[in-house]
Formats: sequence, C-alpha cells, structure tokens
Amino acid sequence: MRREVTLRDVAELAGVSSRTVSNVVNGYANVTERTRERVQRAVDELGYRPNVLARNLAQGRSGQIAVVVPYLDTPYFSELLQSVIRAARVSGYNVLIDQTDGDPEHERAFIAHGSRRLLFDGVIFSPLGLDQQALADRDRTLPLVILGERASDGSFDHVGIDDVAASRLATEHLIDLGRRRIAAIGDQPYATGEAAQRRTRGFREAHAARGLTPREELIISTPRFNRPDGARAMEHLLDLAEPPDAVFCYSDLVALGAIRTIVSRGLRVPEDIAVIGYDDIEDGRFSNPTITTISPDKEMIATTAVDRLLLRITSESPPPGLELRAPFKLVERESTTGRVSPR
Amino acid sequence: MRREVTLRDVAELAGVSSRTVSNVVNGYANVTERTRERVQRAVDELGYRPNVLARNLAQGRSGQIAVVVPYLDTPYFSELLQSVIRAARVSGYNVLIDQTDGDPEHERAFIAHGSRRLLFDGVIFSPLGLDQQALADRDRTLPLVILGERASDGSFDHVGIDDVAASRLATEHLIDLGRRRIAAIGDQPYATGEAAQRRTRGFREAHAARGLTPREELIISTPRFNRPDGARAMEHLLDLAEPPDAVFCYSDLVALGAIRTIVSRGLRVPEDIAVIGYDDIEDGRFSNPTITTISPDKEMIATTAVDRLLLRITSESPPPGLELRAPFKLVERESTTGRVSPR
DNA sequence: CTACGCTTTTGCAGCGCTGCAAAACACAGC
DNA sequence: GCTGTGTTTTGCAGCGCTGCAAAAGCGTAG
Repeated sequence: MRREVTLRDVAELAGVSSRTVSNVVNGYANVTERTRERVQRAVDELGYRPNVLARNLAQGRSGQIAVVVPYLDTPYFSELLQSVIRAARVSGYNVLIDQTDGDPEHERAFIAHGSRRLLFDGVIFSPLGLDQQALADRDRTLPLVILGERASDGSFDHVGIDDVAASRLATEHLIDLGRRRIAAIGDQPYATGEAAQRRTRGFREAHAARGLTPREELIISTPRFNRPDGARAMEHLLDLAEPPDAVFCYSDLVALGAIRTIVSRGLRVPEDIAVIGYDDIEDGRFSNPTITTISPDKEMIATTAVDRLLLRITSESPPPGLELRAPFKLVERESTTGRVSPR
Repeated sequence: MRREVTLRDVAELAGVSSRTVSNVVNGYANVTERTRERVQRAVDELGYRPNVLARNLAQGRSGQIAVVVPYLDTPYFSELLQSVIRAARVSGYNVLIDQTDGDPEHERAFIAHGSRRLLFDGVIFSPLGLDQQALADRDRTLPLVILGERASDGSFDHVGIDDVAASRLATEHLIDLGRRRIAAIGDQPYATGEAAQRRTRGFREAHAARGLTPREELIISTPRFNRPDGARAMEHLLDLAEPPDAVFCYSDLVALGAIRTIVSRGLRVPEDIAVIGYDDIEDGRFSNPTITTISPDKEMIATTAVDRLLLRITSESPPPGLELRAPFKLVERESTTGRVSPR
C-alpha cells in the first residue's frame, strides 16, 4: 500500500509552504485567489485528503460527539438517535453510540474521567440510573447534555418535555372519557432516575384536579418500560378483584404489552379498558388498536440537544446549564376513543 | 484548565524513560516486575490516562469501526446494532454509526475514498441501493463486511441468511396450511439490491415445489419494507376482485402494516387472511395477532460480521472474501396458525 | 526614498504517542 | 575476567497536522 498523500506533498507540487496548503484546505480568509487556485489544482491532482487523526491530535479535539442511551433497540431512542445523527452531521460532527443496558456502573464510567476522553468532544446522555453522586463526580471538563431523567444542576443542560404536565394531560384524558378506575403502569418509586416519579406525580395531580383520589393498588411499578413489563403488569391488574377500566402506561411499549395481555384475555380495548401510552413511537400508529399517546417533539429535542452541546463545546467559558422544555401534545387514537383516526 | 498528564510526566516521576511507561501501560511482555510496579504507582499517583488521539496518530489506526445502515429506527437494524456494539466493545473497538436513508449517493460516498477515511478502521455496511459500480470504485484498502443485500465478489465478506431458502420455507408454511391465493409484499424488481429478488425467488420456488403457480397480480412491489408500505400494499390487495387468503411479507414491519389494514377493514387474521413476516423483531411477539415469521440469528450475524471485520483489519494480507451464512428458523405464531403461542 | 500599516506567506515547534534499532544490563560458560 | 546470548530499557524520529509568531510582500503616505 503506497503512502498517503500529505500536506507536504501538495505544498511541494504547488510551490508553497505546507501551512499555506493547510490554509487553503481549511478555507481560511487571507489567501489570494491566485494562491488558492494553484494549491487547489495540486490538491486535486494528487487526490489529497486530510488525515483526520493528525488534525485531531493537533487541534486536541475529535470532531465526534457520543450519544449514550440505555437501550438502542427501544424505538423511542432509535427514533431520537436518527434525528441526533442528522443534526450532528449538519455541523460536521460524527456520532459515536454507546448503550449502557441501564447499568449504573457503565453510566457512571461514561461521564467519569476516563481513558476514552478525547475520543469525543461532548456527550448527549440519556441515563436511567445515574445518581447525584455520579453526576457530582463526573469529569466537569466534558461538555454534557442530559435527556429525560435528571434535572440540571446548572453545570449541564437538560432537554425534555414537562413530564408532570404531560402525564396530567394523559390522565385527564382518561378521566374525561368517564373512566374512574384508572391504573398507572411504570412507576419506579425507588429509582434514582426521576422520569417515572414525575409521571406518577402528573397522574396524581390529574386526579386531584378532578376531585378524585387514585387507587394505590392500581399504581404498578415495573423495572423497565418495555413490552414484557407492560404485559406482566397488566396480567397482575386483570387478576385483581376489581380490575381497572383504563390504564396510563409510561411508554408506548408498556402500552403495547398491556394491550397484548388485555386482548389475549378476550377483553376489548377501549370498550373494556382504555389504554394511553407515552412517546408516540411508530408502532403505536399501526398497532391494533392504534395507541392514544403523549407525543413529544423528538425532532426538537434532538436538535436542541445537539445545538446546546456544540455551543458548550465551542464556547470559551461554559454557558449556564439550562432546563430546556420541548413541546408535546396528546394524540388521540383508537385505544381510548375507539374511533379510527388518521395516522 | 490545567494540562493533561502525559507519558513524559509519568516517566519523570517513576525515573524511567517514557517508552518504558508506554510499555507498561500497554502491557508489553519484557518489563521486570520491579519496573512495572514503580511505573504503575506513578501512573496511579498522577491519574494518567493515555491520549487516544495521539495513540491513533502514531499507530495510524483509530480503534473505531463504522456501521452504516439505511434507517436506524428500523427495529431489525437497531436490534442488530445492539449486538454489533457489544461485540465490538469486547475487542476494544468503538462503533461509529451512520444512516444513509437508503440514498445510493450517500452509500457510495461512504465506501469511496473519502476524507473520513482513518476515522474508522473498517466498515460494516448494510446497503440498500449500492450497485456493482459503486462496489468496484470503492476504496479497496478499507476493510469491508456487507450485511444482507449484496453477494461477495471476493474482496469483502458477506454475512446473511439464505434468503431464498428462508422465503421458500415461509411460503411453504402458508401452502401447507391450505392457502392457495398467496400474495407477496415487498418485491423490488428494479432495485440494485438483491434481497427482495431473492425473497421473490424463494416464493416462486415454494409454489413450484408444491406444483402450484403463483398469481403474478398478487406479487406487490413496495419502495421500502416499512409499515406504511405494508398497509398501502394490503389495501391494494383487498381491493382486488379476488383478494388473497394469505400474505408473505418481506419484513415484519410490512406484516404489521398489512395486518393493520386487514383488521381495520373488519377482516380477521389468520381466519380470513394468514400473514407471515420476516426478521422476527420484538414488535411481532406482542402485536395482535402475534406474527409468524422467519427468525434470523441476529446475534450470530452481528458477531460474525464483527469478527470477520476485525480479522480483515488486523491481518497482513487481506483474507479471501467469504459468503457467510447465519442460521434461521420459522417461528409459528398467531398470524398464521391462530394458536396463541409462547413468546 | 523611507516609513508604516495591513495582508499574505512561511518556519518551526509540538500535539502525545509508538516503531525501530541501538544501548545497557544480566547472567552463564569458559 | 571476558565473551556471548538473551532480556530489559532507552533515545530518537516521526505520525500529519495546526498554533503561533515572525517574515515577507504590498500599497500608501509623508
């Protein structure tokens, strides 16, 4: 394999210094048109391509951002990632992906001072079990944007929707349909993450706002927000003496699992039990029945996260850590209204 | 921000040369226990972390592999990616992800000689529209493993299941259930990729093997293998004078879309129309009904792809390009048998 | 003609590590 | 004590680029 073409080779051919070639390649301002043309010709003739590794070392940055999610195969995350990758590419950044399987140790390692530092210039992080201690111990020189779980302590940005308000909206929707025995699937009272608790709070607030009291035995905890957990929780609910007539699921996957259980027991959604989900993943638009859900603006979450992270990376003094709220809306589909709805 | 600790700093403290520190850090053999200990102590005391960028430049490799998929939010790919990331991490490689949106130009750019070369040491590529020309023009110094579409020309490895045999098995399953008007959704007769054609071939072979002739008007082409395409194709089929009594869908997503259409027209699956899918994604294990499907061994596909790629990266002379076949099996669920089946 | 300020180009050091080959050391045998 | 062999350590160059500061060029004013 013959040696790669370097800046020096181009410089020699063009009869200028290698620094000038660098200036041309990087589009710096102060280069005369004549020089630029001459260099460009040499670049083209030799087929020169900058060596990214060398540039990285010289600049002390990698041009990469890492995105860390618990599970890559969760549709919510893969849909989000898709937008993150697009947004990053627009700014010339590559995206390195890692999944933690929700393992707190792994999560902690990722933002601690680590050997992988410098491999990425910043991190967009969607933690599950990250506790305050891990956040406090983290590498503070590493630009960080957190999605979902943790409120900002001022040293990083947090992007997400207002979970309490969204959950309240979802629950009120069920109440307003006339349902009175409403279950909630997905609480995690002992988790270090906060998203589940915020949803439960919204669930309670909705009841309070309508002068109702939620039944505690209908609030079901699950380890994760996936289909099997939703299916299991629903089985438990159906085995109660007085099963619910509606369920607020903390993710669409949970809703899909719950619906599966309901249907396989010969009950109907929404006639017997209305179900509402959270996330608005594509599955819910094609399932039987289609799922009413809270739809966060994922595109905005992704672009906001990337923009803030790049700002953090490029700015001299670290900008203040912000709480950034993306909009969300309630999308009514068959699983609560029974009406066939447009996708 | 204070300067990072370098090899030289450690060397100074330990009273050895920086090269020796490097040897210790990298676990080379010929270092006496005494020296190793002394150096290790210095490393710990200073909290030294190797600078990945510098190492990359010196070694001329990045320790990263790129995985290129058409759509990240397609469950088949995200499930596969999950396994690829795990397998790569075991060998100390990071995974850079890119999605092409199926754009042939983007796909071509990725394997052509490019400025991003050196950012990754090899590529695992799942192309959609890559043609022979693009493959021929590619950067041949870039280790490459292709998933799915393209058979190997000997200069790269190809990992996948036997699509013809799998499709034949799927179709025979429908025939053996007594169905005679069997449709196929997902053909792409003019695509540059080969997967769709191979599935259609298996579909035809199954008919031939049973002494039947497939009805051409029941073989439906779709631009992609997703839910909306499946739903649309099914609408077309139901509008025919003689609709099918079974459908072989070229992906589970297509099957989900098709089932959605069937159910929303008031028909039943499988009583009126049996549906079989392809890929065995989690959605199909929780949908209503659950989906009978061809289940490729994704874990094996992922680990095989990573192993072969790393072999290609590390070996002196390029190994021969192989055709590697992963096993698959037929998983019977409700959408064809009507029986409630274990997950 | 010289001085001055501005634009363009250059030279060099150095980012922090590893490859290579030579040097130093250790030990055994004569 | 000296030689030879094998092990351990070292020094240096260099990966290919960019930051920095100095040098060169260039035009205008005095």
